[in-house]
Amino acid sequence: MSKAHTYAYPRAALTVDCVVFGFDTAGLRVLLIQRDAEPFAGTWALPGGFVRVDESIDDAALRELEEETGVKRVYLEQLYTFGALDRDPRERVVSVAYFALVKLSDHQVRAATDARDAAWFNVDELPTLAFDHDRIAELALERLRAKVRYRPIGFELLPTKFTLTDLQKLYEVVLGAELDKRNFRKRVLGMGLLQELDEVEQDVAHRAARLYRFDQAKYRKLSRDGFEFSL
Amino acid sequence: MSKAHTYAYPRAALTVDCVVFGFDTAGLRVLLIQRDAEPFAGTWALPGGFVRVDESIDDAALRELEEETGVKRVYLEQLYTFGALDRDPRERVVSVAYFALVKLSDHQVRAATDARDAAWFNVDELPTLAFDHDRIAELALERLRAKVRYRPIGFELLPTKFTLTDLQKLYEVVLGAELDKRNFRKRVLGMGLLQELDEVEQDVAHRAARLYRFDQAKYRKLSRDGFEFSL
DNA sequence: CCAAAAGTGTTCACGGTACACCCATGC
DNA sequence: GCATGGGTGTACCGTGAACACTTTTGG
Repeated sequence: MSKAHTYAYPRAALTVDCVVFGFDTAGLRVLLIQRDAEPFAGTWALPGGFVRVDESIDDAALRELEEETGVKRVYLEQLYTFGALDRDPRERVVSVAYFALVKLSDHQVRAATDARDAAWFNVDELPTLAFDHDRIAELALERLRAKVRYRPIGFELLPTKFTLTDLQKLYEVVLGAELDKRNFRKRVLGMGLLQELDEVEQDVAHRAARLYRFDQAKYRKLSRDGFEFSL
Repeated sequence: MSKAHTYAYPRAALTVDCVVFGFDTAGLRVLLIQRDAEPFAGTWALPGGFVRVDESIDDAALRELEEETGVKRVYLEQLYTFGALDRDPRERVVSVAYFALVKLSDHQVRAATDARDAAWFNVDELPTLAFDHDRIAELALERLRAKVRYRPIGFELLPTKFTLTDLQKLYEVVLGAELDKRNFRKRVLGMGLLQELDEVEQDVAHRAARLYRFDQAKYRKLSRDGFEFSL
């Protein structure tokens, strides 16, 4: 049991909420958990929870993500802070929203430890969410769509080794548009940020595609010299 | 006097801090206030203060801005939330940072009401700031520089009526680069978002330049149809 | 008439886009 | 040998960049 804590003025509670994106053959997906406590018991919601007074907000997001979904090494970025008065019916709660990108194929995302149900939903088939989580998810998607064009964050959604077709599919799904194969490959290889590996994909019933790896070190080097990623 | 408020777990204090930008012949400037209380008494800092439990974060930012600087109708946008453990030496304080753009020429920005000194500083001659406000100001400047290219927010820094040379100067200062006069005018007029007025500037010792106004309504209309501002 | 800034078009290079066929592999 | 996706080059067009002189006005 914790002892009580007293302040001269009332204080808002502080939480984090995470919009976790994954990508596989079914498309772009978001990880949701089903609430078992009121309010909104039984409703789907974003993973998240209270920020402890002795941890940074970023740490809180990472901790909640691991506790509720088991994902550990992910791309994590602060999204926006939601502080409307009535966003939680119980009391004043301010929530710092994050968006996260995980490699579905590498990590096995396990269900929550605390018996709450966790599941992946296709981004354009999301159920109605608890609190203002619909708006949060919408904003995260907007940000992802915008940022994927000018920062190499799409690679965070793919396995370490991927084919150019994988990469193109990812961009097509995220941007919601078909892309020309030849132009896409020209541009993406022209940047010089992909390492061509001496490996090809396995177990396919047709010609196997070459595997590539994103060259993070080279990207950082080029960035310092003013290079701007763009797709 | 306020009565005490008690919670089962310790809670962080919640504040807002505002990076207020202005523009005039001297260049791009930031509004700072001099602290008179500890910690950092005498040091320059961003205007800001505590978020009340019965107001939204946005409202808190607007209120603090008006209380400390007198500015009322401004462009205000949430920037980032800072929540490192040691950012305030007294106790855990989480701060939601905003950036604001004001029309220096229209509004008269008065000094603070509460006897604290307020002053405009050139962006590249900022003093060392209290807390982590240096980083906040730096992030705000980064955001402004990036956003001015793809959203028409530069106009928030100019008087309602301005010349094309004013606009060009603004972009040159914000982007830190010289621009070609003919190309700039071609692009900016080509977007069709400027209303040419039947007025010219007054009291100049040479040929008077034509005045223009940004057509907000037209911009919103075009935006809905997928138009993207770009300069 | 001089100083100061306003205003105005054209040319060129590069990057983005459109577009179709042959190749390798597994079954 | 056939089905499936892998892999490749060129031509055209439009946008962005470079660039200099005449006009207007006030003092």
